[in-house]
Amino acid sequence: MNDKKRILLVEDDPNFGIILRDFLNMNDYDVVLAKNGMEGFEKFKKYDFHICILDVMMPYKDGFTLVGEIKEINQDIPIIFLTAKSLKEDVLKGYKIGADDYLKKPFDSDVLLYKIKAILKRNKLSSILDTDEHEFKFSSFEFNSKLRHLKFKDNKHTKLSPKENMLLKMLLLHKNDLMPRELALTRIWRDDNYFTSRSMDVYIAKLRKQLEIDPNVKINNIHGEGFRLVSD
Amino acid sequence: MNDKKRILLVEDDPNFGIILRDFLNMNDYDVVLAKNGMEGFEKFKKYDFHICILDVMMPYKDGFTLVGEIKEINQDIPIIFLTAKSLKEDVLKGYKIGADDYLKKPFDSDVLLYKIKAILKRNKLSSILDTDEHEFKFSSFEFNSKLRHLKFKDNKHTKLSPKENMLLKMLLLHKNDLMPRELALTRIWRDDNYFTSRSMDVYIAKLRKQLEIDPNVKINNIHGEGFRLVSD
DNA sequence: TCATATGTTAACGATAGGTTAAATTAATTA
DNA sequence: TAATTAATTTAACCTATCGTTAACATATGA
Repeated sequence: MNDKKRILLVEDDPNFGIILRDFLNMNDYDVVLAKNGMEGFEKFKKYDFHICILDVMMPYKDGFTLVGEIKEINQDIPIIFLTAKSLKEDVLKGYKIGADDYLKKPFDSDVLLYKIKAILKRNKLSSILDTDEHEFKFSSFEFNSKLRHLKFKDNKHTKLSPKENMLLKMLLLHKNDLMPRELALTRIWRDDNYFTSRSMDVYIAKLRKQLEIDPNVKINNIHGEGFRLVSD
Repeated sequence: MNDKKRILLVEDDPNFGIILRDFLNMNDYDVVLAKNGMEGFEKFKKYDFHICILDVMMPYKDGFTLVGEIKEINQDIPIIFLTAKSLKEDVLKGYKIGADDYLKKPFDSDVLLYKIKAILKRNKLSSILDTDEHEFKFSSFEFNSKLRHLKFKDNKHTKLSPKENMLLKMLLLHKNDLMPRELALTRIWRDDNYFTSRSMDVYIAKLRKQLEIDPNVKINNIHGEGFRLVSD
């Protein structure tokens, strides 16, 4: 139930990055470390984080640019900037772009921990109340991913299990398009191995059974790639 | 609806306090200035604020003590500390006690503005729950959460216990929608662990018993997520 | 054709929830 | 202040739900 919180840490100084990652690990966070903005964005798209800690000055893609891209995908994710410079314009730019906090290096690691806690706490309510997209319509189905309800025409709704629910949502987010295996595995199962993969296949079968009332909806396999929900 | 946000500013240095108040006023906030912790607490009880900005070092009652008292009344209100000293222990103490941010004097006023904005943005959603609504009608029930009265049709009303009352209110604020376990636990029980969770289940059972006279009202469980009161 | 990927079902263990009653704590009242 | 009552927590026992895994079947592509 109380999973560890996942942090994306983007820091180009490898020594500092690794030390900080280990420190956060020791304090019960799951940390993914990326060593530049490019890599940071790739990791961000691939996994699902609760908070991002970004260095401002990095080669290829600086922290500000990265935040812009991140916020396009998820505008609610909290951001903490780390920076060596403390120019007023930079600080303001950071806040303007949607940062939640700003730490000047060198900073005290305990302070960082508390800032993380404070921010996650603040964000907890809004994530609990989570107002975004839960309602999907496809063919003759109505699907509410918040209530985990699937309804066909005027039938009574069926209840979906959490995994069924997430998987269906993910398929629908890629409706008529490939939903890569890997994506569902890393997002829903948070691990990509033989067993999670088989587990996912079981859930695909369960979903197919739920959807078979409607001949216009199919979940097709794309061998070695993933699945595709075709509809409408 | 789009009222100005109200700030409680507690600052013992009168010159600085007035300047800061005026600055915030100019930036479209309603500010109440108190010149020490005592007065701050009086003002806090008297009015309703969106955010508190507190000096740490003050005569009579310091910022930490004041926060303790404030959080007893409203644990969700965001707090920003202002301080001249930047001792690590003080900063940590601030966060531990529930501060949302910490500004070291002298600070840049624009930075303060952005911090306020960032924090209010995060807290926006929680205001959904800060309703003073206390009369509810659902199906054949009338419920007054101020009096803790629940009435079915023309029957005499039943009196609910404080916890029953809060839980029912919370369910009704989310009528026909998910009321997350975590939300009730953090807001009513102020803690989220095995025992509070079981305690909540007991209260759900009590409420179900109260509501069972009416076949059109149900409290459904959404496994692992929370409860949903369906009605009307 | 053979290794690998996927389809499907069923069984099992783990955890969440339903409910009642006893035990504990808090609030009232004598 | 002691006695009484109300409110809440904890324990106990039971059921429902969920996810994983094993087992066996079929499909795919080199």
